[in-house]
Amino acid sequence: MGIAERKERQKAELRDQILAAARRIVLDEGFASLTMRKIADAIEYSPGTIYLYFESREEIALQLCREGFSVLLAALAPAAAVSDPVERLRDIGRRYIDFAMSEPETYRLIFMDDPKFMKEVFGENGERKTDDEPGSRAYAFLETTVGECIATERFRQVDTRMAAQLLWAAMHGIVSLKISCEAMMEGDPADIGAAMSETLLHGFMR
Amino acid sequence: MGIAERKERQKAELRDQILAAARRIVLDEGFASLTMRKIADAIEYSPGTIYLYFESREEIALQLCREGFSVLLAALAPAAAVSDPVERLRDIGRRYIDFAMSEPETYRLIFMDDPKFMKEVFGENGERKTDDEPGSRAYAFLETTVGECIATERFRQVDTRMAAQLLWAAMHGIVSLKISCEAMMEGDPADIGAAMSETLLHGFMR
DNA sequence: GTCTATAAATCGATAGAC
DNA sequence: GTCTATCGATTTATAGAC
Repeated sequence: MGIAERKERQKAELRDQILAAARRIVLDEGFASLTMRKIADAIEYSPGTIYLYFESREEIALQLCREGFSVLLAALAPAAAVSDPVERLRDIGRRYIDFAMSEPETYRLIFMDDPKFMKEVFGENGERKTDDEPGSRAYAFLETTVGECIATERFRQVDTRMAAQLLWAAMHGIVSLKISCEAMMEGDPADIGAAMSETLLHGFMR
Repeated sequence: MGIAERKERQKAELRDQILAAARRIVLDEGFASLTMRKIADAIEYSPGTIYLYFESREEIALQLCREGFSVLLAALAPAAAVSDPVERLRDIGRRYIDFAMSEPETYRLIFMDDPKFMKEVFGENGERKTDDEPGSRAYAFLETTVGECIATERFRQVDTRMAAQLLWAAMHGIVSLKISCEAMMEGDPADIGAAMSETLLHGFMR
């Protein structure tokens, strides 16, 4: 509650403004269009000022990725309320596709652009980041649900990790093709996602 | 076989050299690193010369996409020798993943970078390019095989187009995550692809 | 803390000499 | 047809005045 604290607060505020502006630009025009100058224009500061809050453009991009994963995790979270694990898997799929199609450029930044960002946020070479990271938690949520499905014995004896990977990859395939290659995915991604869920679930079941 | 023809030939040769150099660069460093200067260095001509053979960098990228699709089509083609349609689907999946993982940067250029390229080569908004385009032919090959599977009555009565889309999207999901997000796909993409094929096929079957 | 000004390094594409 | 030279625009990032 002193002067130092106020300064802290103000500093954090401008940092947030910078991130918000950057998010807006990525959302609207994609990551390739994210430049320090555009951010500076948006927040009505000079470009140089941004460097007092972020070391580089890359650090901003990294932070956007982290936040993107948080938003994804938050988007998936309500599925936890679905008690039946198989039904919950369907719900997760729906929510995943919803998220991707509502923020395609954020999705692209995280999952389709430079592998560097993903590595930093999710981990690499099998050794993932701490389980606290939103990315790890989102994946863990999926894997746990798959485990529950297997435990109910409605699924065949499939490998939990493999099954979770297949589900994630399949959903990712739909939205990423829809994003970068629209002509190849005909129809509403929600419908395609539903069909994918049904087919995979049917494939996993006894 | 006159002087004019020799000039034609030589012109085509340098054009091919330019494309070959560009392909090499994309293969090694990715599309973002493809610059006119790098191409010029590689072919040992000045940057300006390239513009006598190609209108712009974009035209070169477009041509690389077209060739990429041709390579993909050629990679899938041997699967036609497999008589059993279900087994042929498995083979197509294997070959698709082989192609993507052997030329990840080409794959990225076609399927994961700028949607513009894909549009130009594959078509957009449902209305696809002429059926002669390698992209269309690759997709048609898959769809035809799916149709044959349904005709054998070993598949449930699923929509042919939808089933083909699911298969493509699922395989694309695996390789594209492996390319831009390696930590999320643990294990050999060939193994994951095999598991995906089995699960989807099982899901499609009665 | 913020700004102005600018460095330093790209890049795509072009003009004009030869 | 090719090269040299360069335009013009862009970028990230920094230096120094205030």
